[in-house]
Amino acid sequence: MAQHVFDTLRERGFLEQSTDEGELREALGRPSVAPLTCYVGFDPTASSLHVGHLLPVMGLAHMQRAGHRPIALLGGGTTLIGDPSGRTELRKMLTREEIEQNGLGIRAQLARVLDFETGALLLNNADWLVPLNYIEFLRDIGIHFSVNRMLAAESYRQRLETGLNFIEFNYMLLQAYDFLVLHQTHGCALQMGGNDQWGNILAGVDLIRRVEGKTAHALTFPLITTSSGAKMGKTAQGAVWLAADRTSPYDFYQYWINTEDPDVGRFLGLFTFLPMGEVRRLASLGGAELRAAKEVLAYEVTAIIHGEEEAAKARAASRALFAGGGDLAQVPSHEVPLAALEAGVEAFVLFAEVGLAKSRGEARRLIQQGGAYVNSEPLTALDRRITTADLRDGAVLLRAGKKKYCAVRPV
RNA sequence: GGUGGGGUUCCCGAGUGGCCAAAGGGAGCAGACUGUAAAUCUGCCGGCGCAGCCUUCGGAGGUUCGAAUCCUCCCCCCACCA
Repeated sequence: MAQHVFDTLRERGFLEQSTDEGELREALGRPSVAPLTCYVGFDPTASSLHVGHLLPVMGLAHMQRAGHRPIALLGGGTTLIGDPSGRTELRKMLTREEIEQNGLGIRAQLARVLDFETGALLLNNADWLVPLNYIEFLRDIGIHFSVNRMLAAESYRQRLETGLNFIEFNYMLLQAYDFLVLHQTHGCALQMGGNDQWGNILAGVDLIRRVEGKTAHALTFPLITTSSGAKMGKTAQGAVWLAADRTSPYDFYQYWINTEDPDVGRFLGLFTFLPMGEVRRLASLGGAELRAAKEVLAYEVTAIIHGEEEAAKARAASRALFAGGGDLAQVPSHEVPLAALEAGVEAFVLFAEVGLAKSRGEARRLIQQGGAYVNSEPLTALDRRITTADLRDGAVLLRAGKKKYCAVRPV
């Protein structure tokens, strides 16, 4: 007898809050006879999802694996308005074309985890939000919302301190309306999302009860931060993308292998499909042993997103650079004209050129502080010329600091 | 529409005529210590073939030997009032 998906989610760490557990369990209890349709919303603001989106994607995947029907809803309509939350900058307004373009990219990524052939759906709320008539919307939907109650919501209470504009205030209605539409057209009875969405999701549950007299459910995931408090999927270089042309499989792999110790077990549960027995075994490894668990984590997540082959390549490169042995051919590389190398290129120029330093000035500093290496030898002189004499197996291996490598290959 | 307060280097935030490439904090980078982890300590942290030069303080002009700092106009944000 398969485990109840609710227990799976709880055991793996997906559960933050949900509406009545008994009712929700029952609704999810008979997937073979009565599969439940559930949805998660994604904003198509870029043509790729990033690591921060991974948790809800995995949540949908577990639902599908348990026999339910997941819907990924692109917030194309809401993106069309632009969202002023975050107050530092208006979310960029996108055109329909851009949004459609982004949707294609996102669909391809979701397809690695969700099976669109066997029931998963990708929808776009622009399809029903754009044709909306304001008067009708107010009459049919707006009437069900109490401003008093909305203002009581935690999310708005905070925003009232700093300022809340009308568009933002309306997101709750639009999101509730999405849920209602999905309920009516696809029988969707569960919305999931990050815990910051709790209020908006409940508004939808409420609306469905008022309009349809039916019970719908809400389930939220924890908002993940690393144990030192950093947002998941954010690095100084920006987001860690799922698209290979934005974040290479190697960098993606490295992101995961650099997971902080206390996060390894949690992340294995959330971001891989490994059985929990195995997850617990890996997480219990102590001290330096834990690196083996991090390698498994990095490999598994990379394999889910980029496929086994790319994951194996990334692992080979990573081992070659950090553990010795392994396959140097997979190391990130940069091509340089053979003629330049024959003439010799000053080290600080080369480091800047291949991207190991943002500017020549930064490359200078790097070298002066003793953080630059050529073929694992520390560089001592700024203007040391890198030439064909430095080639080893057809490449010069540059390193900045402890972790950033680049193989320079002449062409 | 009115009144008041603001826009400073990646972020927060000092700076009201020369001592300002601009305090302090955060983030980031490097070194030491390590385990491709965390914590800690030290250094760095606009650009440039860098003891010098160049470009920054919302935008455009102006005053001055000299402006992030003063004046004019414009753009944007916030608060209160309407």
